[in-house]
Amino acid sequence: MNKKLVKQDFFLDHTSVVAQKLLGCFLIREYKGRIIKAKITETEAYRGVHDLACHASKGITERTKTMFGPPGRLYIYMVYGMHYMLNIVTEKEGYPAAVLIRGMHLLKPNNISENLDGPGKITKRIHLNKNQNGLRLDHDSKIWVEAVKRENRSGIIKGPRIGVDYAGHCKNWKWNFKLVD
DNA sequence: TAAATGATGTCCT
DNA sequence: GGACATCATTTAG
Repeated sequence: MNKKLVKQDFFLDHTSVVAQKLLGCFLIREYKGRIIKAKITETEAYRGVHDLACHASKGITERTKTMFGPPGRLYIYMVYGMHYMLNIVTEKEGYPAAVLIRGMHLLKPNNISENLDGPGKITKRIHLNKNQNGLRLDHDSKIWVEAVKRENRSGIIKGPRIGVDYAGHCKNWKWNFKLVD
């Protein structure tokens, strides 16, 4: 077993901090006996009922209840009738927040990385759908995160989140984080 | 019930 | 830059 498997407390920090800590970490997916490994390169934070871009701002519903649950679990839902979004629930149970994984670099056997630049591409490529909603990040779930230590937060570009123009003043929050190449 | 609406991707110009 | 495919979820009635 891999010693770098992140534990639940990794996700207890402020969601914007967790989103930055995840940059450079590896997301591992086991599917049909094969291991798919990818480096996380872009994330976004969605936090609390006062964040109008966060689904939880509409309160707890059948869809959003996963975000109110314990941290370190998957929050997967569909948008635009065709794309699944991969999020990881953060902060203490009862506080709704999650990090959206927007970009990854897939590590391939030939050492050429496959760029997954968009949340819809990620879930499609690593075979995730709403059946995995609520799963714990763990070897047993066949999806987990391996931590990579970062000395500081240099090399991170911050910007407004994508596709949330409807979110009023919240749309300007710099909660999109990209790893600099 | 029914209408409105997206944490997007792809193709077009 | 813009059109649009396509449907689960939410909200209104």
